[in-house]
Amino acid sequence: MEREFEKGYIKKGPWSSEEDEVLLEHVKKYGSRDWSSIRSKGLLPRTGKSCRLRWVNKLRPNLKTGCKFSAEEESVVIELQKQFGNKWAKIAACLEGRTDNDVKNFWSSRRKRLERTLARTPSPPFKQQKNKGKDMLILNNNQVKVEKVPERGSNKLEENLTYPISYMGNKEVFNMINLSDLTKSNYQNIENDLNTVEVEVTPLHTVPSFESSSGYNFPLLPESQMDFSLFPECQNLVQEPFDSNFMDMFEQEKCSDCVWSQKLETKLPTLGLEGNSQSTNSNCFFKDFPTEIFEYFEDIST
DNA sequence: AACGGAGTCAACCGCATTAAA
DNA sequence: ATTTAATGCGGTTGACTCCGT
Repeated sequence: MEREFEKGYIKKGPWSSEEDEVLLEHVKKYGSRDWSSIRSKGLLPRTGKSCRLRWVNKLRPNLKTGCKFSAEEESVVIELQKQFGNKWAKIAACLEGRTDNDVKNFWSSRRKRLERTLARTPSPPFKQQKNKGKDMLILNNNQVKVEKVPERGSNKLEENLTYPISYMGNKEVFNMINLSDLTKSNYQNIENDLNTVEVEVTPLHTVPSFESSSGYNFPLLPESQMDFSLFPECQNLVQEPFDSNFMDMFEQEKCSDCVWSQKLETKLPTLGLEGNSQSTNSNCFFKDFPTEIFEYFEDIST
């Protein structure tokens, strides 16, 4: 206890009610600022950062402490996360009585649940419907070949040209795009520089995926195996039946459940290409696939 | 009753940004 | 204009509780 009054001592860990009182008193007198002065005045052996955090997350008035996120709050978080990414403070600002920490905790436990759901039922991803995507081929050099793209307005991609892929999909829900949904409006600067063009797709037909902690977007289970009560926002997006034999396209033994689980453990599914352990992130799904994988897609669309 | 897995929550850390000197 | 301190934010961790076996 005497330690608390030693010079240079900084207390960490849980806050006592006495400390809370001191902090509240300070805020009452001086407002929610000058956090560092709490320590320099010898009021508490806590850093300014620690004091601010305690205030923001626990002592601030009108906080909804101890009550779970309502269904409405959940859908707001899901929607805003899709929109802004992991900008928890920004998202929390739209929810009365919730802190960025609350939102962050909500999201990460939701994500953990999602990852566990997948890990519990090892299952391969699924291939695109064979009758889909005939308008484009994904080539084995990270390029797409546009054979026919539906017209929307005056924008129409030239047919029988190849375009490089640098980015496809979006962060939250993504995969196995129905390529006929592409329009020129999704291509930016396509006339300018074919080497740097960004391909951005808003797929109408999607398969839910999750982003592992490594940032890798990974397809989820066929809907028959998914518990959509946990991920309601995914349910609407699944419009097509899945082909659960997708993995047959890859070498069976390397993609066994066992290996699949290992991939999850290592956070980096290599899809049977063990030597290739490049890192990847959610913004470059196809780009960071080993190029060999694209050979399989050629078959599908022909 | 003991144990382990899952879920929740509070608080820390490092880095980025902003404000003050 | 530069440096330093304070603040803000996102990622992570560990303690705790709950629940099923």
